[in-house]
Amino acid sequence: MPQTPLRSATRYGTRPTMKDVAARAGVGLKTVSRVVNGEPGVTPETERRVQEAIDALGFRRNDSARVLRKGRTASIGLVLEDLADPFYGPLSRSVEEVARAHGALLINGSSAEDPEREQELVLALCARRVDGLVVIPAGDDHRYLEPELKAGVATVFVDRPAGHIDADVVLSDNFGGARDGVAHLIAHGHRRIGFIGDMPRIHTAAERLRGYRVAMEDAGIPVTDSWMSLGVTDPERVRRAAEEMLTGPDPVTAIFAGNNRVTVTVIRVLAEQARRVALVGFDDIELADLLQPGVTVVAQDASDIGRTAAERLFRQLDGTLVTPERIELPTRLITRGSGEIPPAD
Amino acid sequence: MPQTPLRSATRYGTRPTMKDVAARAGVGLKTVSRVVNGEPGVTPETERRVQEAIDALGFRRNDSARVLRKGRTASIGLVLEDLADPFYGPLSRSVEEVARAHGALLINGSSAEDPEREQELVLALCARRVDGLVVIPAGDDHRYLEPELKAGVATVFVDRPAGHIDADVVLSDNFGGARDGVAHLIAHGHRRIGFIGDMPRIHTAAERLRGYRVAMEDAGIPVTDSWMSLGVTDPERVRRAAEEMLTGPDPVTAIFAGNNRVTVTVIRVLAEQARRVALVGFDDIELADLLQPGVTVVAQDASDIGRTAAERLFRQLDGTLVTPERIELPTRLITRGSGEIPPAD
DNA sequence: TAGAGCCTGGACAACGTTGTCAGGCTCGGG
DNA sequence: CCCGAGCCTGACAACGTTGTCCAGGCTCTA
Repeated sequence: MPQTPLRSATRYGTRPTMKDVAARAGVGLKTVSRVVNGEPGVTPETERRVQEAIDALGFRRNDSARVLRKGRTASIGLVLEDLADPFYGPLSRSVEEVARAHGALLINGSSAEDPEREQELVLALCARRVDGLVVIPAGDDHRYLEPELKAGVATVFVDRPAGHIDADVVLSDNFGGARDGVAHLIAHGHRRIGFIGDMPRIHTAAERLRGYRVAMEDAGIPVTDSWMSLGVTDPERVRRAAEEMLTGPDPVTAIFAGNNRVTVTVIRVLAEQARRVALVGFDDIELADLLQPGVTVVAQDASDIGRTAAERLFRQLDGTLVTPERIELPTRLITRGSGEIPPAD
Repeated sequence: MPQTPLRSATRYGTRPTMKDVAARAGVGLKTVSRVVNGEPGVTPETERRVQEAIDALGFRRNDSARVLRKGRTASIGLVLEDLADPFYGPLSRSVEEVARAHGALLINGSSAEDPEREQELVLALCARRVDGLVVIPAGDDHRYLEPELKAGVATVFVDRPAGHIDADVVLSDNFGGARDGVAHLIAHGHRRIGFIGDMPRIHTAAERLRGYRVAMEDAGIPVTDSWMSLGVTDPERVRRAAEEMLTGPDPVTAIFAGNNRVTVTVIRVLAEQARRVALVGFDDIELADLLQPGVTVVAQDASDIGRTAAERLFRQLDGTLVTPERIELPTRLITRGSGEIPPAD
């Protein structure tokens, strides 16, 4: 039984190749390649014929083959915690903009704060031969990236430093920001200040906690364990933690919230309280100025962080950059009311 | 002059291949392939040797080559308007989750509401041979996708239907939602109701405007041009539009805001007003319940939309789905206070 | 003990593109 | 009239992987 040819430009599910275009235009394969890539050395007449064939067949260059040949994919990977988090949207967008300016596409992945999933994602991106990686680490050991780095995959860590490898990192001054935020509360007369944050194994959480401790220490205020809640992140537990601090034996008059999700929940809790409790949150939140009172926050600029990281990435690819560096971007205290409430003792 | 070999597994900037691994393990190329892909037919002892070589060399399969061979990339593309917009973060995330469940990666791109950029992005994704596309259209003519569809690229449009081609589309009931929202205001006694929305060339904007018109018509209320502001999107112009409606010769007592960005700006304007003006917004906004008054909105579920679209995409790839359909997801009116303010005449 | 059948491993081509190189053509100058 | 230079064009190999197919060695059965 004679087999029908497996490929034919019109068959559903297959695509025309340069060979098909060449056949139709009556030219050689390489000539098509030249036209597609705008290389010089093709007569206008030939070019027209080729272009016609391209349009007629709906040809689209296969970049997989191109990548295989050229070695560069013109794409970079971004691994973050959760794209749905309002902090990462703008960050991702600014990375994308920089990538676009360099003609690269962006592949996104959410690790959901799971180290295993982070590694899985990063390695999948490497298998696709992304030119570079921007990683917001979930895990704290990144030795698995060593072969990739050696192979020349540009890599920038964001928000938290890499574990056990030497790599670029761009982050906010979490320590300084938290310290200043807490100091702000102290300056307004507070001494019993609560801290609600994420697990200290997360670098940002640890740094912010350190900022809290140092600010308290600098003011000569001894800290009680019952003022600190670490590792809670889901709304229910944050709520309970906040309520305990507010009603315990040594109730706080102010709360420092370690990240935007905590802040939102604390706002809800405070709205239900009879007495007025001061609040400063890490990370800005939308509409914070429209709430009553406005929410005082330590803001980090997600777009700026993303842009800085992506630009470093492409400078690594240029060869302009070689030595890994740690870049710390300043935070900004935005006073809107909630942080200026005096203690109600 | 004898040329030094260009490749060698240890040279910086190159990566070991299966050939290198095979050489080191003393086996054939295909055996390495089998081990890497977990195919049967390899003795445990051979497998161990190969695995050892893989680890020693830091080998990582080159998926470009794999794709070239297999035809499927296990990646899908998502083209949206702006990843920084809080509506698209969750949408993107839910698409990613579905993709992950099918072993696929997600490539993201923002069109910035520019049809040309949309096309550019979509074609770049097609050149990379994504298996499928989820597109939130910026333009209104998608005939450029015909060759891709014919070639079997699964495609689902989201939020707005495709132009001039027959394709799946998943969207909210923009018309019904807006109509119900406006009817809600009417039910609370309003007759002079303003509408601020995007350009009507955008499908969602047009549908929401239609909902507004029909609700007014159903209530027998003639609409004045000065109550409608179309095509404004930047905060400055929204602000001016709102102020004009409120202070004009025939001032409105309520405003229907056509999308989340408009809503936010209108909230700011209303906060400055002496008299109380009712507001219903399309799209939910974070912390809407904590504002004074709480913001009544017509909510659409971004995650649900994303999930539905992505699931359809993979069912297209399965072959389970063939006929393009239009899927309209219901919206939900969430009353929180701002929409229940009576008219102040 | 021979033959059939199974299991393991490897040689080879193919995927679609681009870099290299050489051939053919035209044109101008000697 | 011939030759070299310069321009277009196309044949061919290579990128790294996987599918196909076959060889060789083994076990099992008649």
